[in-house]
Amino acid sequence: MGRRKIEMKMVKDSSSRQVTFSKRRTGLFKKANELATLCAAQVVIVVFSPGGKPFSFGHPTVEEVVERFLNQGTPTKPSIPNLLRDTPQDERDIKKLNHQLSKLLKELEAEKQKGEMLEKEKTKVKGAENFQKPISDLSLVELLDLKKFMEGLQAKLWSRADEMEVSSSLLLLSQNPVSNKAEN
Amino acid sequence: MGRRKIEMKMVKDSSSRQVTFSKRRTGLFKKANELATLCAAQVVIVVFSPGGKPFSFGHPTVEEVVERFLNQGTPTKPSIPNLLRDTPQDERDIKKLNHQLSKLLKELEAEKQKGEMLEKEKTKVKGAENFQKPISDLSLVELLDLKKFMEGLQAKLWSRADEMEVSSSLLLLSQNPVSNKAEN
DNA sequence: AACTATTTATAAGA
DNA sequence: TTCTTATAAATAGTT
Repeated sequence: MGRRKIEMKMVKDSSSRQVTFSKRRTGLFKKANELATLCAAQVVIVVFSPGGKPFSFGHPTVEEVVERFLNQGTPTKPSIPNLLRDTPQDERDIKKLNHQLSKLLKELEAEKQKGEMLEKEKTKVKGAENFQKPISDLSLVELLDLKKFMEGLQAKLWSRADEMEVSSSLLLLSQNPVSNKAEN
Repeated sequence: MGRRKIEMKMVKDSSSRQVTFSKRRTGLFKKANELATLCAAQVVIVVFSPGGKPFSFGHPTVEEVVERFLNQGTPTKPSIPNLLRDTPQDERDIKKLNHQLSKLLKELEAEKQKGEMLEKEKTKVKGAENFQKPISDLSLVELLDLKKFMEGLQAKLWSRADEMEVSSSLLLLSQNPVSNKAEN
């Protein structure tokens, strides 16, 4: 949209690409702001620059729109993989996790009251006995079995969680500090 | 950008506002796609229409960009899937693995559609016992116990892995290759 | 949905 | 990076 029409392919020159990114990111956020203003809509944008830096835009705020998204989408359920992954290293993380857990508890409670049905797991679990003895006693073969078992378990955990996939991710997102608040 | 310049205030007429929203949302997503394509950037947008309907855009996918954003500030401790496959040291490996898991999940989802439905039970068991029954039956409390248990197990596996012969590690690795694609 | 008259965004260049 | 400007693109009002 300038002196010339350009091909819609990745800009090869790294320097030009960075310039293009800056200009277009500005334009994108401006458009987002206009959309929000004109239409009384809520908008969230997260962008990673080619250099890996994160930028975000939110109207009214990133957090608020994310919250709405969480409460609206498909009835949310606890996300186990997130709990497993989000291992707290310090106080801040622990607070984060606690906050997360109380929310999940509420959701679970609401769910139980409805008597909602859950999908029944078909596959049987094998190799649980290996968990009973010290890991150091296991042979390599046993470890491989254990590995397989845990992969199955992982799949189960994820399958239970994926019903809220995006929502749970965004819950975490909302609790993470936003590094670059855009305003236009 | 049309016949006339308009004020940057909320469009009063509800009908016109809906039209404007549709047009501009399309434009915004197009711009986002161009930004992603031209600059090899990752982008996520979530928008709520004035009517309250959610719309989203993601490149490459909503999930992937959100994952990356999540992993930003949290030095990730080895997760279970990572532990069982190899020992990724940086975020890119972790993201890659998560992506792979997501794909596997979808395959599982398809197969499980034949699964029966059952009522969620209120049970209270701890530790390894929980591995014997379907994950779907576990309460949040149980899942948290399970989480704790698995974290302990993870630590065990981790320390054990350090002692393993190189050949053993490579065996595990060879069975679950992790592609390490360059990224920006 | 389509159609344009205009406004806006932006690719190059400085 | 910021500004300038020629041009491509988006879109407000209309059909």
